[in-house]
Amino acid sequence: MPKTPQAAAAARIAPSRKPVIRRRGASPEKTAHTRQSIVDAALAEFLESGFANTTIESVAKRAGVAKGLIYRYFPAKEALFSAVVQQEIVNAHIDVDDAKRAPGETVEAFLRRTLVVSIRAIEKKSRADIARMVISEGSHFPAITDIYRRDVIDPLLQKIKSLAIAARKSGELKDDRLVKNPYLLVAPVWAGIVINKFLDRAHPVDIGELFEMQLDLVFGK
Amino acid sequence: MPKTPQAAAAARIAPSRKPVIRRRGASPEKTAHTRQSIVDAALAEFLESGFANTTIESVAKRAGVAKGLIYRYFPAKEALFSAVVQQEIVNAHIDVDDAKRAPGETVEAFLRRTLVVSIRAIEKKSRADIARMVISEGSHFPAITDIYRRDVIDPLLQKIKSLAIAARKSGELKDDRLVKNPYLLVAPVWAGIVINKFLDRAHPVDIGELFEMQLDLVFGK
Amino acid sequence: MPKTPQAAAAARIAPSRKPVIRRRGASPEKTAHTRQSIVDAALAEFLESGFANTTIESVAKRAGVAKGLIYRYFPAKEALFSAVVQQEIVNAHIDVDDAKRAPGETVEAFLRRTLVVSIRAIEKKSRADIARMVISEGSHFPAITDIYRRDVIDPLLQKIKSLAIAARKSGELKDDRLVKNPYLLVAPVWAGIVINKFLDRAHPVDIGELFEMQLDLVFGK
Amino acid sequence: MPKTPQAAAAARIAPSRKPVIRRRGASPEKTAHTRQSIVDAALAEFLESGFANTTIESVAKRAGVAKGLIYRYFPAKEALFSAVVQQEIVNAHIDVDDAKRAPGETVEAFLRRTLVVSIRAIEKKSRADIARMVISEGSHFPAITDIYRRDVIDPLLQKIKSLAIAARKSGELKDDRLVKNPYLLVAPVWAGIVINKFLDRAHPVDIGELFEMQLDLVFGK
DNA sequence: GATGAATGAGAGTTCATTCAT
DNA sequence: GATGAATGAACTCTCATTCAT
Repeated sequence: MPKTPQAAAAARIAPSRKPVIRRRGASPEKTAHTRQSIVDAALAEFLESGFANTTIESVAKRAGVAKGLIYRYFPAKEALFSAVVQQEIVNAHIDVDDAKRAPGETVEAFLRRTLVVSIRAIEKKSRADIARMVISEGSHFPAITDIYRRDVIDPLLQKIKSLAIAARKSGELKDDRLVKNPYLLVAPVWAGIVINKFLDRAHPVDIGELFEMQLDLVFGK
Repeated sequence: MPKTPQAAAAARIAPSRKPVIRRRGASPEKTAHTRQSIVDAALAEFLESGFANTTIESVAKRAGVAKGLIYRYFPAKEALFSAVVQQEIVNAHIDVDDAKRAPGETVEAFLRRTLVVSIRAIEKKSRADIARMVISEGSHFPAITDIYRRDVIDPLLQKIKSLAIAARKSGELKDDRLVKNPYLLVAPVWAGIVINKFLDRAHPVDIGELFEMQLDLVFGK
Repeated sequence: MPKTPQAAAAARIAPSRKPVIRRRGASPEKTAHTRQSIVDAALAEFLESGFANTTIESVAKRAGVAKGLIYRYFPAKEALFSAVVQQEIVNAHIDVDDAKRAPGETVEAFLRRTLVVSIRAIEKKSRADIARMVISEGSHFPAITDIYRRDVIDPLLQKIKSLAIAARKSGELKDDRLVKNPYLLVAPVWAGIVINKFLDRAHPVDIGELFEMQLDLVFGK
Repeated sequence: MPKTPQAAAAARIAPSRKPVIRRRGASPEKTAHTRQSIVDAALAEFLESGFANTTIESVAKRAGVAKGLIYRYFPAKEALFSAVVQQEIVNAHIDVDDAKRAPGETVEAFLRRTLVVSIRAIEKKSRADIARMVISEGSHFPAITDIYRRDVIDPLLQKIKSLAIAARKSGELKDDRLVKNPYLLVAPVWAGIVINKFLDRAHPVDIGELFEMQLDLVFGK
């Protein structure tokens, strides 16, 4: 059942409309809320301090719950980390669906209309932070790297490739470089994330601008 | 006394030629050798396991010295890490000295002759590994990020800028994009390092090839 | 009101016959049933894992009730354990009532008719398991050891002593050894339990056979 | 290399007579002493409180060392327990070597001269305490039960069997009961340990006396 | 009565750092 | 300088017990 993240989030908040069978004890809503508090707190802590320097105690304190409670929701610190990151990866998905290209719209125009916007938004949301965490901690958590690749990178490259093929057919592109190596288009995005999040927080590059330049180059402008 | 990185590296290897005054205890040569054993072992361990998962004990064992001895050379684990990474950053320096450009040689030809070679060598040596470590651990060690920027990134960008200006003058470049944003040229290198070291070790990209494509793009090929 | 153990056991099973006054909440029958579920589950868990390695949660799960409910019936884990063991001790009672000896029946014949049968049954029922638990955990629960001694050991020794006196009078026994030390007769039983339950589960001794041999020895066969 | 425990203990205390190579750091003697402190403290704590109720901290405090130090000597609490118990099991060995029987000495006389003495000593030393611990904790530590059986029980039964065969040949025994079931002779010892250590510490039985009675019975006295 | 989420004290274990030798 | 035993703070994780529902 492929729920969208939004649907999942909604389900968490809106209770079913069926006659609610009132069970004893804590309500599912409260449970979900507690769980979300923990996840939110954990995400914040992991982003701030990384996996190793985050303590369960600090997560609990931030979430406003007792230490032990976290273990009712996640069996171990690793599991908490993975769950938190995986949940966020879903949101990191970058959308450039070729099907949405308007009839007659050039590939370049389409990319400027969609991808540039997405990429300019990268740093607004926490997407770049998630990327940073996958990069930082991924070597100790192969699972999340795999998921990131599967859910974020591979689909993006695939779509770029499709668009490159289309652009080649229509004559927008003069050669097969991008078809063969779709990384070429998005390389500046990765580079920008690394620069801004790791290497030069004081003088960040403008990732959107960098990406537009690359678009210019690729399309021979 | 502003030593160049190269001088510092040399000092590490070549013992002083002044007449050695024999003191009690170990000779300076032995001391230097011991220190280097520790640094080498620490580098290997940090690369393998990251800062948090490396123990002083494992470094000591690998270096073949006692745990306590490490504290004679480095006051704390953090200091050891910084020292090790800083020392390696020196080797990560990428050389594209404009002064070495042959008379009449185009900027593009010069870059192909020098930078492409350097970049193709990046993954051979441990330069990419160091970059990876700076990226991974840098947020907890601002000092090493600063050094990396100062010794590796900034000089590289500066030289690219100079070369871009020269290329603009000679007409090799048709616009000021690269002058204004030298990152444009090396972005694929960073992207490649991230991809290969963090995200997709199974399907690495060819960083050299990616960089040459970028050179083609930038010079309008 | 000094209930006999049997009466207490009966009370547990047979609900009161008085007209039940219907109150809000669960009926006394259901309450008794719930309590018994808990006790049964607890017994099983304690036997399997010992006191320290049994969790209230596992007992609740096995009993099919919520964790908190157990605390309505027993104020603490220790109390649950004591209650469970004490209830079972009642069943461990070994019956050799001298009054039941048939007229003209020798003591030895009587013992073979009654005690041997009881003892051969020891391992069938959970009596030996209870003995094992009293032995294992008794040092931390003086109360249950006391109860075990009072309800199981002392009555048994007392009856053996009476029978020994009778046998001495009738000339079946040639000396006062058994009168002075009734343990002599049942020692192999304890030894057998220890061997079979603790030390050599792979090669159990036949406790009944061992006891009959001892009977032979004591009566000079 | 079959060292006796005594030899091992001596070696621990007496330094080699060879020219001592003075190494840096702590001396092996001190290390051995520390280790022994830990073992002694652990034994005492385990005997007092059992495995589950003994904390590493209490052992450390009793031994006068820091908590963490225990982990230099034993990798885990379980390992500490096993090591301590196994070391003690060696001392629990009961010696009745048939070869030491004097020429012309009856089996019964030999047993009275050796085994009775050993058994009377059982409660003086900590042998009975070890037996108690093996019994109490054995179900969670199969390894120590195995060792106890292998090092204490099986050899004892084997020797009793040999002696029973000898006694049968010489006519001291009138039947094969003891040959077939050597437990018969030592059952009262196990029973006595259980009684005294678990069930009735207030009114202990005299194990030696009980055993001598059994000897009388077995040899038809 | 019944639930199970929530609490929090405390356990085992690790490891950077110190220090007597 | 060199050793590695010793320290102790801090961490992850468990579980008896409580309490809002």
